[in-house]
Amino acid sequence: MSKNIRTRFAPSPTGYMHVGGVRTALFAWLVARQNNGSFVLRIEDTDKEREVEGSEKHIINTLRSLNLDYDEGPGKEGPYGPYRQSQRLDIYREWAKRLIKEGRAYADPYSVEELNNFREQSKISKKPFLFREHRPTRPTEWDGTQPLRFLSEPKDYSWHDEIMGDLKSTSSSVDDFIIIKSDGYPTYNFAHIVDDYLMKISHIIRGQEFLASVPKYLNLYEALAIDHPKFATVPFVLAPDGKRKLSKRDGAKDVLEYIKEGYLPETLLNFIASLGWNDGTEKEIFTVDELITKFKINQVQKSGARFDERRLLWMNGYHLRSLNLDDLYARSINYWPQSSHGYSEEYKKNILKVIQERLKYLSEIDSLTKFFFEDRKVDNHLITNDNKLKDIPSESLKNLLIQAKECLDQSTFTLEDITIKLNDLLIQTDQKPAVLFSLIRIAVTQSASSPRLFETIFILGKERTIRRIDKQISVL
RNA sequence: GGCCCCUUCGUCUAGCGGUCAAGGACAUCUGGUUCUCAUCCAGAAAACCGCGGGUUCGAAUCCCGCAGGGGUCACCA
Repeated sequence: MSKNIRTRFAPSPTGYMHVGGVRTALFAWLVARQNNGSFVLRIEDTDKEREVEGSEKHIINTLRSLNLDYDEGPGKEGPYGPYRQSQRLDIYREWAKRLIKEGRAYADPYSVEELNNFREQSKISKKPFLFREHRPTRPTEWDGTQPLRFLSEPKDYSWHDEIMGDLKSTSSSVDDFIIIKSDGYPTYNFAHIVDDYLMKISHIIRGQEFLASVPKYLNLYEALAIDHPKFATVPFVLAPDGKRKLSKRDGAKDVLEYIKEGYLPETLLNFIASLGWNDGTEKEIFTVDELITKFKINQVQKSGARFDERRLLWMNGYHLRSLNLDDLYARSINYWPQSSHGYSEEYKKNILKVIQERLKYLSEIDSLTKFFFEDRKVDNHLITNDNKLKDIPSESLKNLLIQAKECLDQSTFTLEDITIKLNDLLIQTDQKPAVLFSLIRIAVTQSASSPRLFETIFILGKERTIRRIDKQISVL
């Protein structure tokens, strides 16, 4: 049913990936997967100046962490490689020569200064800069040391965009542009067109920043006598503060950081997809499989979406809560406190069971579970800061704890028995749960909040519990 | 400045001529779950659908202006 759907994600290795970049990658991946097609990763490393060491690896790591697997790309050669543009220089040169031969490309004779001069003049006269108004009359033969320019044939265009709908432009949007730089590398404007064609890409799914250039590309496709893939222009993701496009310059976060903090890949994909897309129902939570079957590229919102981290946080908690215990445990491995070393899987799983509902991201495990592994120093502020406890004389508190200790000492320490014993103590001492249980909680966890007290004590075990109550008593 | 894109609660959005005196979710607030935090449940508040015209019996939905926002006009992608 699918007619060889092939999509690609084509980042330049200039750093990490933020939410906006991941979104275009995700959409492209979804289109490929839902059509049983191929998802191609192509590294657009044609700008040596901006290239950042290690970013290709970083980008691949990010995709891998999100389970956005690619079928062809660096490290996964396919029939249309190589998949790094720097390794395809011969190909671009060959295609460029074709254009020269047909009189559709010429050597750019100007220096950078001269060019800037032209631009400044345009600016002064408040007109857009068009290079074609400065075309050399007798271009010299291209010797590879000058930039090579595409000779455009300006005209009006109308085309369809899967997301933006029907678009049109006038001839003023078509201009001569550089296709091969003087360093021998092609520009994006040229390389991506050649590559998408040779790699049989069916859908170009890319960010909005390229929308204004489409007419130029259309002109180039014509000159090359090739069909263009379908276009799908994804609107920007906006920074949380407002109207700006999310960008690295403004400190957009590396998505790999979210992963490290313990945001689940399925959360990130669900959340990022929901930035501009939903299935038309009131459904908010989608599994990855549901995303694949339900996603429709032409349902994507045309306007930019703001990135709201609070919603991401909620969604992660939701996905975390819906994990089964074994799965949660498997994912928790790297997030336990140092002091947990040596403790059994069973013990940790028991802990996970009781903290799962309050977990928002995995790196919270450390602070949420520390007291299960280490006896902490008694902190008197916990009592003085507690509204219900602060006015009770410490002699009384001490007494309560002594009684608590005794009754727990007599317990068989099953969860049931702990529950019974502590509830009895409530009656015996005629205390409010808020008083007695808070007090015991503080003694046992050295923390103002914890999972349900009975379960916490049960997990901790008799010895540790008694020891900690003793310690609290000794300072009262 | 030219060209292009966008415009529904604070935020993400539903909505494709009548069932919308605009629905859901996050965030916020209130109450409940005979212990905290969290979860969960119930509820509240929150958008005169950017503005102005038109078309129509009827418009958030169609058309035209305008305004605001964004993008682009690189030997960057």
